[in-house]
Amino acid sequence: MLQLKDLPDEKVLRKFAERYEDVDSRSVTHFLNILRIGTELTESLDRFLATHGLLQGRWWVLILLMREDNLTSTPSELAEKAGVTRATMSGLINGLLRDGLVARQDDDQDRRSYKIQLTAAGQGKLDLVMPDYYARVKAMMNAISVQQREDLLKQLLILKEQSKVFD
Amino acid sequence: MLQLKDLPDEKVLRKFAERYEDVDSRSVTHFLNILRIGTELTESLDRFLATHGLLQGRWWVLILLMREDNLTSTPSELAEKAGVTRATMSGLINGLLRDGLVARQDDDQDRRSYKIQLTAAGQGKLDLVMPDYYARVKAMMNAISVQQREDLLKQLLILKEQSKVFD
DNA sequence: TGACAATAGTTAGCCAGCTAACTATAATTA
DNA sequence: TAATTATAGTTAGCTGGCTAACTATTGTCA
Repeated sequence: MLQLKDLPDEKVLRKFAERYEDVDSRSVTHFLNILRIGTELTESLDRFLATHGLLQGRWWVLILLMREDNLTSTPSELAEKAGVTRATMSGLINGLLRDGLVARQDDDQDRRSYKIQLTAAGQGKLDLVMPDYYARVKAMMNAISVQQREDLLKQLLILKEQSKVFD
Repeated sequence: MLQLKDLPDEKVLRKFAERYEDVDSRSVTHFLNILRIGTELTESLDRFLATHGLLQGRWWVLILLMREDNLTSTPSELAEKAGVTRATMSGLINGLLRDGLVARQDDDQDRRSYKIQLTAAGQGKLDLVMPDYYARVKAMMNAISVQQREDLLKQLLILKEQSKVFD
């Protein structure tokens, strides 16, 4: 992602403002900083998950499976719930199968399809990761009050709504 | 990224809370929502750039080149300023070379290295994209006041600082 | 000077996203 | 029932991140 370490200096700002007249450099700076911090928060989570040998995509699949009563779902359902394409889910499932965190069971009702089930190893991985994850999220979010968090989210939601100006 | 369309229902929350005792579900929800909105804002920008045949990585390289007095830099410098590895910059540069947006000039002082220069086509692409980009960012950010934006950034920065709890 | 260390860039292979094209199977409908 | 359409999953090839290992060249210093 964009590296805001390298903020434009005066000379650069003038150069861009000359060429592109209507630059509101304050709004651009705000926008880029918001994007950057969002990315950094995601990267923090990724680094944490990596210490447990997981990455966001696979971790989320395990969580989706744990939500199910029988710890079981299908690739299509998982793709839909994770918000990725079926092609991407194919790759995620393959990785998890290789690591033994999920198992595959053929569906004898529908031979196009199959079921994916969280294995004991997969559940064990979550049992290691999740308490740690919850504790850290709690510690992090407690840095600001609940009221402040809700204000923060409110403003972010407004921006998200407005982001349709990019369409 | 995580799909918060699929927020856990009551039953699921109870299941997770039973297994993992110390869950502060409010802070988790807040955290995930912040991550999600950050991702969505980035995706908005990506979709906008895509309409101009660009993606974030390549667009940023063009901007970095335009910042330079002679519109010229080296792969290493660009990698450093863009905050990616030299390997990644190799790929970005190859794409831009293929599209004719940058050109390559051998360095006769140092035969390991070469210079990358923004071409007229590259500058032309920026001249199309940037005014549009600036106008949209301005429209978007004007949805909330400058004061609110600065409060927002302040809170986000606190969270970013705190995100070291994940290390 | 000659060996070693540092630097510039590339390549291979991994992750994870995408689209488009494909196979196999199921479901619908003429 | 037979043909068509829809669905489930995979594959290939693109983007753009990464690390690790590699080549080529330059710089240093014994």
